[in-house]
Amino acid sequence: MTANKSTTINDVAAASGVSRATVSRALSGYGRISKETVDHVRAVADSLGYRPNALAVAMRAGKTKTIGLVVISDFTNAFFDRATKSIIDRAKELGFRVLIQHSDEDVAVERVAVETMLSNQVDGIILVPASKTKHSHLTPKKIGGKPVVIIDRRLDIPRFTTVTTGDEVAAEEAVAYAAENGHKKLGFLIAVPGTTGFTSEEPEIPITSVQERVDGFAKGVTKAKASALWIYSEDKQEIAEAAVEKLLDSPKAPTIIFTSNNDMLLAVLKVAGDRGLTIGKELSVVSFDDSPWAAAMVPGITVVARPVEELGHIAVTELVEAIEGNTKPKEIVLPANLIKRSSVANLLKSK
Amino acid sequence: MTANKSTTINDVAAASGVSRATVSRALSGYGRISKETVDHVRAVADSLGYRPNALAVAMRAGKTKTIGLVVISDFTNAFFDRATKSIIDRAKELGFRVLIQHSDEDVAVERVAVETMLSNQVDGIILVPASKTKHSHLTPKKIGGKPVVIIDRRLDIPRFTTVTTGDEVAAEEAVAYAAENGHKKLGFLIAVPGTTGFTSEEPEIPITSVQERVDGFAKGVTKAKASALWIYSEDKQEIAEAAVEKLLDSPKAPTIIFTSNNDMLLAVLKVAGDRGLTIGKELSVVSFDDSPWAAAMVPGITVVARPVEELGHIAVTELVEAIEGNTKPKEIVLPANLIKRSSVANLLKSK
DNA sequence: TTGAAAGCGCTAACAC
DNA sequence: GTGTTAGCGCTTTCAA
Repeated sequence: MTANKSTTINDVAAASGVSRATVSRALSGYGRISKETVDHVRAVADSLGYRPNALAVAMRAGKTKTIGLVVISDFTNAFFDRATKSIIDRAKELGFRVLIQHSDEDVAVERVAVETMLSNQVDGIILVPASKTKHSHLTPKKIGGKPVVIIDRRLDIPRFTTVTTGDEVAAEEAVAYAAENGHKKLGFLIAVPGTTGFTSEEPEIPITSVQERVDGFAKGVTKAKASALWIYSEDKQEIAEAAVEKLLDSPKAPTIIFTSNNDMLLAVLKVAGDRGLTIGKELSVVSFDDSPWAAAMVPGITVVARPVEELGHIAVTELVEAIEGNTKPKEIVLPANLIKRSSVANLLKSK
Repeated sequence: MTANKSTTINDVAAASGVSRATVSRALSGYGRISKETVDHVRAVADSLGYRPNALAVAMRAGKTKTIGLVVISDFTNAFFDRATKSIIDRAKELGFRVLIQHSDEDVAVERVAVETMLSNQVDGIILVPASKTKHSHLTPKKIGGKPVVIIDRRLDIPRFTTVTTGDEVAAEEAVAYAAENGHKKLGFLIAVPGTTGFTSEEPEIPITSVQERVDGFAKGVTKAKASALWIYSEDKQEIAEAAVEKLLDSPKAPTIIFTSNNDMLLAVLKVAGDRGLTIGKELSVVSFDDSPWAAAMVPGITVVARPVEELGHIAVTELVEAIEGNTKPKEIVLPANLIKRSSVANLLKSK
């Protein structure tokens, strides 16, 4: 329990009978210094259990080798948990630590999170912005000129490097696939942060990736000359389930429901289960974002899979590049692709 | 692009015509200082966008208000993602930040992670240890007397406060429940880190919570006078699937399979799906750890649910208490409970 | 009520 | 090849 203060460079210097500067040189291996001194100092440092104080180093160097990650919601989300992991892993490869905060899709929280990051002197920030329009906390002055990489969605200004996925095209493809299977009445259950309850009137969608999915879906529907029902829901299980009920009770009830994320998918599965509708037979479903359970379930869920790990990897790489050199903002779009499993019934064959 | 160095207390002092000391007093609100000076300095600080350098504060204060969290594997795990979130949330409430590293169930990685934490001067550490026996990196000297809270599992030494769940009892209960439903041939698919491939010989189990599940299961089987097959697998989808195949092809093939975590559950679902076995009918399953998808699936999966959020909450509370005062190590065990859904067939009724 | 100065642990320019 | 010294940004005695 002797909470001995950790050993500092001074202790090592004293114990090895040289100056602090020499210790520093020996340990960091720079400057002119005799091999014997190096060996001696290192031995002493080891025996003392010396560990450099990263704070002091950072303070001296003016950089922390730390990346701030501000992610919406939590790790319960099948997309962000994987993104977070890949970001941490890639950061580690490049010698960076990651400080994580989540914004819960709330701009006010995001603002504080960014503040916290900056006050902790992160070298750069990776951000999943809660809103495409509300970014007054991201002016160059506010962020002290620190590099920022935006992922998953876009801001309505092109100031930062952005890494997103081609969801519009993928959504359109997914609809085409549904049409090929004979689906003429489609539904789309869309989680929209900021919405209360659910509605079929299109609300403000503050997230560009969601907007893209909606747009791609709409295009696909038009091309396929199909009919469609849109329903925008709060991202909450019970609400989403009620929304699904409404969808299924509608006179133009869809034979297939698209869901904008995994939470919404779960709502569909739940309601279908309660009603005794077999997925892939009486009701079809396609979701955005793959997950281990969507793949392992029976039936396997057809999804628009996005290259999450790659996205995280690239985001870190770009950010570190921006931290270390000077780079221009880029727009990087990775392809999303449809993984066909068994959750879409073939209506043509069965008739 | 003008990467202006962020404004320091010196800038504020200069701009408001007072000394650094006065600025510090005004901003932190301590000591004797006139109200006007306070207002003036605050106004200037605001207009300059001054933000205290957390590094410098931490260095001066000798504490960082940061907790280090070393978690195994990643956030893909239904247990650790929720634990992580609850830890971050609770830490925030108490004014602490969280630095996260994962060990991938590898003691060597864990060791480095702890080093990193300490070199970043975290005030305390929450750890999910990869091994109950290998903790030479956790001696009081090595961790500089910093408080550590162990979660989810135990070490074989009682040095630290530990927050776990009562898995043995819960496992036994779960078996009893299976027996009540007429299951006489049980299987248990257990993920064991460090194992390669799969085996039915009990290997060294370095994780106490897993050991408890195995023990509880065994007790339950004995009590129920049932027969059982154990299979220990690498925590890898394909391997686990092969293990399930083996289990099902055995002459004493179980009617119900217990799985030690969600990944293993997925393997069972996959194989069952491939073989056309309906869960909750031809094959029953019970898993450890609840998840949104296990609840929403059809059939709903019967699980031993552990109070994850509570566990995280308590771990942080205990750690912060230890950081701020001096507390003695405690052993906290939270109850796990069986959530009955539809994945366990009633063999008595159907006959 | 305010300012001057020291020092947290570290590194690097500059002496010797 | 090694030591001295200054200073990163901050808070807090101690003096005034």
